[in-house]
Amino acid sequence: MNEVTDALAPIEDGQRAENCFLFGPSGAGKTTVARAAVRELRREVLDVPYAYVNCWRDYTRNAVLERLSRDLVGAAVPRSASTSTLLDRVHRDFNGPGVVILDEVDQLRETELLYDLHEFRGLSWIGIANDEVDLLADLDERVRSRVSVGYRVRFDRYGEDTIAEILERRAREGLGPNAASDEVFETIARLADGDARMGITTLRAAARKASSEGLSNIPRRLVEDSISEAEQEIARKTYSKLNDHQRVVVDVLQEEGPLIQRELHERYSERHDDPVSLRYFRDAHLAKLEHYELVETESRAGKKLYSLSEPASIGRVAQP
DNA sequence: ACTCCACGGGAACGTTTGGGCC
DNA sequence: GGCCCAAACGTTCCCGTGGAGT
Repeated sequence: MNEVTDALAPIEDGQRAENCFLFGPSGAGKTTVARAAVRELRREVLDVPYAYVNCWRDYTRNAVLERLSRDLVGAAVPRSASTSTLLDRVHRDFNGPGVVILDEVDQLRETELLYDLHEFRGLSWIGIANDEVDLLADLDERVRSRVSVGYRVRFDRYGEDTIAEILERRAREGLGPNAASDEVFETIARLADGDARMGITTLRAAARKASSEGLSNIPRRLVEDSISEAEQEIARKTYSKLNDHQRVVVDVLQEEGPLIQRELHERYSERHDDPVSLRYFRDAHLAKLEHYELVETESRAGKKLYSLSEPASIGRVAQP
């Protein structure tokens, strides 16, 4: 948090901030930190223009620029505005300094965008990704030397004690001072295995159970059940975000177990009334399912087996 | 050597939509 | 209002590479 704040500090003097790059496993709080740092900055310097872009959803240069045009300079633009139009608009109307959060920046297909950002006077960015990727690798040599990443911040999974602390504070604020014992928080933290979201969801499930039993605090014995309920809840939520193609894939894997890519595509094609080609299937659907950690792959003997990840199958079974 | 498979680059096509232009 | 063009985007088709089994 301090490093990101440092990176943004020049904005308080009206200067362009340093670009920075946050990486680490999911559930480690990268997005939360980025947003909090920007929120803090906006408390110091009122109305610093900023934008949040999820590059998984908006992965083209055009889509990102459209978002910037809307959120950075408040100019609503028609959907199919050309890239050059958008570029011109932001150039004309944006008065730096300002900052944009590029979440899941490794999903960006057109990395020239980073150069576009550099060209906007006073604009800097915070990039977020799972792995430490070389964002600038694709850029032209001359361009690369000008676009710099001043800060690289590595995030690790939360430790058990940190999660226990988070849970304790949440419980105190949300449920009251004696909602559960330290032992309960510690147990949940251990079972959540470094994933804060899992821990919090479990706490919520446990509180729900306790309250439906008429209890005013959470007993230790409810924890195990709450973990699996939390897994289901998360898997269900993820499943509901999928489109019909991806749901068919999950259903197929649920019923027919591990399959190689080509077989998986064949089964899917049989069940979906408007299946896409194998080539597109790979990029648009399989990649997404892997990204959401709904499907796992295992390479063995030159083949690659696709199967449902454990929580996903639990959640799927629980589907109405 | 041959075959099967995963992977990904890239050209091309079809549809949609806004922006002129008459 | 009608017509046409350009741009973006989802999608398909084709192809080369490279790993691994037989």
